[in-house]
Amino acid sequence: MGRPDALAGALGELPHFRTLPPDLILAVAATARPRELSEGQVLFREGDVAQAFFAVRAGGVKLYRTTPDGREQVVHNLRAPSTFAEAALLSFGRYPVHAAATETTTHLIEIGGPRFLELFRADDRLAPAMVSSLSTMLGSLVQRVEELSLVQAGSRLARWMLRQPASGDRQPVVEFPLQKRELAAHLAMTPETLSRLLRRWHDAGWIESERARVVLKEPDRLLAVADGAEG
Amino acid sequence: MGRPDALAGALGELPHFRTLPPDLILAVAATARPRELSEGQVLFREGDVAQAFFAVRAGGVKLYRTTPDGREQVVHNLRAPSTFAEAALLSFGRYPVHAAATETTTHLIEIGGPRFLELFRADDRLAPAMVSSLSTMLGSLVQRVEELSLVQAGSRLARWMLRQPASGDRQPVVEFPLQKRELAAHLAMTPETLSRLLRRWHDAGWIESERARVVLKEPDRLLAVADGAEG
DNA sequence: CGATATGTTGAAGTTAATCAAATCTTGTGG
DNA sequence: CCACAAGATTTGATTAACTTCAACATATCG
Repeated sequence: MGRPDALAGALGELPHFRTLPPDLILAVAATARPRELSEGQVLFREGDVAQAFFAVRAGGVKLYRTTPDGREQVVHNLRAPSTFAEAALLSFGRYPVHAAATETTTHLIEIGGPRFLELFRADDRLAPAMVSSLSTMLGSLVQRVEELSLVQAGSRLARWMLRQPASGDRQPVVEFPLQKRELAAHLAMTPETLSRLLRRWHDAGWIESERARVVLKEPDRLLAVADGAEG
Repeated sequence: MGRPDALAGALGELPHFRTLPPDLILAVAATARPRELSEGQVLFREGDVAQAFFAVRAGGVKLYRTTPDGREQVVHNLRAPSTFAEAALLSFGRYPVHAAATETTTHLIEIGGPRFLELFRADDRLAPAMVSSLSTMLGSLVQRVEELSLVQAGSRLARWMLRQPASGDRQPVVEFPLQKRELAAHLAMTPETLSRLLRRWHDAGWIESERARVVLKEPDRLLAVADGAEG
């Protein structure tokens, strides 16, 4: 059976499962199956009974709610390698948010079902991995709360950019993993505001921006803006 | 020994420990000790090595960061019964935020130390309780992100008020568990804006507000505001 | 009862949302 | 490969919301 082995390999790449013994990873893989999503495709909806949690192998996923007037609030954006919806499966019983793919080719692993829950109860070595997964999600939500607590739009954007993985040290290069539309939603601002901020900083010579690629020419300035200086 | 028994009783009142067998609760209690804090007293600081997590028995605790210019960002406010800092102890190793009491008489239980970690490793029945604790914290942070994603200050306040535990059904009565100063910080607005919002809704006859006690006379209006209507 | 901190109110200035339109991209069919 | 349609991004003008600063009122605590 090549399937489970391939899945086991993929699971082994996840930070929280890396440390698990091979036999356990195989056992988990036996409860898993791959899922392929196209951009915008909905994985689950708020209120659905949670029967699995998910790992992101490639692409991206957003977790969001929709307000009565149809606007969507992005709770979290995820990219590989990461997992989500553990708490829904293990504690809540239902998904508290919607989930949808944000990229054309999004590969997930669905882990769950009765067999997983059985395994979780039976094999004690699994719980620490789930604790670790939950902790990671918790940590990123704490950062997200901090981010959103910043009153000024410029501060939120600057902070977000500085936290992105970047190549280059003195002049980090950041690649937007999201459309600007989605990034704006993530940062609780309008696309117009996002555009104007980038323009302003470009004109000031602080960044060099082309498409989804931004060179931070003066990271120190941005740091100051993130900390509340006017930008 | 009355001490551990008293602590065990207190632990048994926590939602996540309620279901644990008595002998395990006693074992956990043996790793715990009570902590009393006065208002404003700091429990731990960001970056401290995490040697314990905590349960709130009475009073209140805020988790927060401080920005370089000295302002504090409240990540979360907690009241009894709840627990916090599990992830710091079990995963991060350090506290990612500051913690301080927000009420004059704040009673906590400190649970941790080498003996707790040993117990956590040795007794498999403990992990599910920790998963459950983490999930709860995660759920409230998701709500917090949603709350903060709302662009309008009025929406944030309305939503917050509607989520508070309230007595009375048609006309819920909400008691502010925080000073207005702290509440404003929690909602990422200035105290002035908070004051003006309450004034406006009072004048419109939607609420009746005296001190820390607010009667929601027209919850439907507030619900509309929370959903983006102008208020 | 006075001192200090907390909450309220007013006026002015700034920021960012909204509305509207132009420009640039991207994907598709011819 | 090009032209076109649909969607995304940018830009401009306007408006509304919120912060800031300052002064005043009210609570709280010794």
